[in-house]
Amino acid sequence: MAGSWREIRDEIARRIAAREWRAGAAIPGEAALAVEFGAARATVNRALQDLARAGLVERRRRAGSRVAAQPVREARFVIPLVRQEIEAQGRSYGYALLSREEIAAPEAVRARLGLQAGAPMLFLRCLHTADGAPYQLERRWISLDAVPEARDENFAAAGPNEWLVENAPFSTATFSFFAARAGEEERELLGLSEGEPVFVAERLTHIGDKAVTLVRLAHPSSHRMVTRI
Amino acid sequence: MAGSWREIRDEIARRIAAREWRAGAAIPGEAALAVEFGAARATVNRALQDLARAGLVERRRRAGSRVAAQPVREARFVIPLVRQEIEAQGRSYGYALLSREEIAAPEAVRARLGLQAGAPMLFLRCLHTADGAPYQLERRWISLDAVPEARDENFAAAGPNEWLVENAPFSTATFSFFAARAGEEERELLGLSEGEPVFVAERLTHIGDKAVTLVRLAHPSSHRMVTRI
DNA sequence: GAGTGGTCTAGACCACTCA
DNA sequence: GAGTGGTCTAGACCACTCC
Repeated sequence: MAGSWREIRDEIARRIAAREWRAGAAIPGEAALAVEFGAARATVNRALQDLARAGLVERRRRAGSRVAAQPVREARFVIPLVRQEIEAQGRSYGYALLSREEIAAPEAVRARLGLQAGAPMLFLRCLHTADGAPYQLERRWISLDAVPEARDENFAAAGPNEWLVENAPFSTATFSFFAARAGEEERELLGLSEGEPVFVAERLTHIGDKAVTLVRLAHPSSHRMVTRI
Repeated sequence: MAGSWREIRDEIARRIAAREWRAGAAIPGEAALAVEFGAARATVNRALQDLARAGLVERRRRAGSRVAAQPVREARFVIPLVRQEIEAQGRSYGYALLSREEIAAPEAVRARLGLQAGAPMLFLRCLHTADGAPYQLERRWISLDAVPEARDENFAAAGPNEWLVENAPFSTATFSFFAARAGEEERELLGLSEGEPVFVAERLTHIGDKAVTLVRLAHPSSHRMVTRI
């Protein structure tokens, strides 16, 4: 009889886990569940929407809800600022700007950002450290068409990411994670030996349909990206 | 006055992006927004909850809602079955079981699953291919205490993951992604040359507080894990 | 104590999709 | 056409937190 949507959600999840409701099978309609749980339909609706978001059930108008045949579970990663990521581990964060240049972007970068040839860009190289040890090497391109104010920033004291989140909120971002051989620069700056890989996170950010920034974040192979669902 | 919660959400997101409402600043209360948008408070509530989930606003009772000072954006990754992942790319999926053994787990594995010494486990090695090319090497440990039915499965025709999602629904999973040097077995089976890294996804799965399975999925370094937010 | 968000209800209408 | 989920409303009460 408990009428909280979380309790209803958990009870339905329990029935699915206990296989009282089999994979692919239909679930009673919202109206029927509302009667069973002694709740309003809107409450049952909320519970089911949450389960659908989690991938446990599939819902279609007219067809009703079913237990997902092959639950597409999804993992959620929080994308914190490096500073927060490091300080959350109780380590001390350090930042160094290695270089700052205003130059025409290489063709590959220009194309990925969808910019005209010769579009003005800012190129930054930064090193982020944890307890003094190299943690992340950042190579960043910023479109000065999209964020002209970046021209007046020297980024000496704080990383471009912290400045960007406050000064150029983005609407969409594309993340890409992969493993790569460490390049010479990465070996040197991250203190890696020959043949060691790096874990790379790339992020391409847009505001509306205007590209703002492309960044490549390289970590030593001891880095772990972890999440729980 | 458009009364859809998505429209209200998008309008609020626009004001934040346009910096009409500054980072850290307070947002009008739900009641006020409901009047402004000509909607019910529940509708505004839904819009704001969605923005809070996305990390754009922070909400606290009594204190009200504010624009997040440092938006903690989160990325969501869908964790599909390998088969679906490959077929979604329009490529043809192939599977081969390389080995299947029922043995005592090595200490490192046993400890991570929190099992007693000598607990019975199943160890599988599988290769997943896309258009005939090696795509993923799977090394999997299954706790036979948690899933005794796995003893009767030979896993010759389909991978253990497909069998497990249908036969051992899990409650929680911990994912871990990192880059590693390819081991000899990985080089050979994934067709890599000396010094090439692999992209590794590890997953540890529990049902309740009982460990079910630990799996290490290694991809060639050409693999990209991509997501959009 | 008081103000804000969190949630529930009952009812209604709509949108989509299947037969 | 009809049945199901999607959403909105108006009103209410509760829970939490700040003063």
